[in-house]
Amino acid sequence: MSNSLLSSSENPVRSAPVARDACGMAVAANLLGDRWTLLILRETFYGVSRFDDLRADLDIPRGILSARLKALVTAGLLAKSPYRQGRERVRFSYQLTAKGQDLALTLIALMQWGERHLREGPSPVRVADRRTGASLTIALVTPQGHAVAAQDVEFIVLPQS
Amino acid sequence: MSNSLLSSSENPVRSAPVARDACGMAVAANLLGDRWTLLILRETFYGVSRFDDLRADLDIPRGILSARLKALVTAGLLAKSPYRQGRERVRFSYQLTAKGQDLALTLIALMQWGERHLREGPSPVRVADRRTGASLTIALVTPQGHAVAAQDVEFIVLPQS
DNA sequence: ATGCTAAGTTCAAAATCAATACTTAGATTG
DNA sequence: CAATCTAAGTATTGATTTTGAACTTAGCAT
Repeated sequence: MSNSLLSSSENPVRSAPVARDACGMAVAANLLGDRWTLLILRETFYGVSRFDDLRADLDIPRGILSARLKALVTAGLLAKSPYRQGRERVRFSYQLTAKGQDLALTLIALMQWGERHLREGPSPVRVADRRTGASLTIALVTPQGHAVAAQDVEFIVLPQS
Repeated sequence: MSNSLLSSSENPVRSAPVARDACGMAVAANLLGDRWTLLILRETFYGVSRFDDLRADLDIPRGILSARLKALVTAGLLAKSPYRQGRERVRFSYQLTAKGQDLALTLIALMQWGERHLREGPSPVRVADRRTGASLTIALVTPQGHAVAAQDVEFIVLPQS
């Protein structure tokens, strides 16, 4: 994959060709880029949804968790809803919205990168095709669903209007 | 895609089924999860490599940039190397290593999510098949390179040894 | 010799985070 | 009915981190 978008680079790239405000990656990094947010989302992907469960599992200060959950609800990644288990009292759960669930591919990409480069030994999680059991990996695919090899991938920065 | 790994969930999941130390996603989130690191990596993907270019482009305090670059070099995502342009003086550039370049899929996944959910209007970047020009998107694929639909994707948490 | 620039380091002030204690509102117990 | 328990927070205070600005260093140019 041509990683430097600006191609040949006989002389160095002095600035990113896409403004930060105009780049989905930068805007997303802005929203998710802090010490806890990705870890909170990981928990919610695993199905952990209650304030105190998140707090205990992550060992995160209550104030910080409270602030991050508020931000994620405001951003529309999580929805806070009352719920009742059996005849216990009403509690609140933070569930991924469709927008939050759509981050799954990103988190799986991150997970697979982490497994490849940051951890040793076999991964404790397998992502598989439910029908065949085949292991699945993240890739770039055509609209027809065919993976394209890294060296055939090209970035094109469109002229900004 | 079954987002709650622990499936059926008539009663709530109280803790993540994979310890943080044992999860590539959590380890990676630990490394990349702060206000600047993802943005710095974005710049390096675009080919911006010099300290002062990064500083100016990101508007990041020098001390922070220095610390983050050190951490990324230590982690093996960036390599610092002297370089000389023309007969100018020797400078330093921070280039992605193979390990860093391998984060491309993750960053593209993040970018495409950001474009879908955080920005309006057309994306300023297209990811395309060099041979056919077709637009490419992130997906989970079988070892044969065939994309699998979200509802056919299954997470399996292996028993920890 | 003087100045200029890239690539940092240093330091004080401001912002953020962490730890602990406190609050609130239902449900449960005595 | 009063006291207690717990989930889900808020408040407060000290520690840490970040920011902004000035300073440093080394190589090259004038």
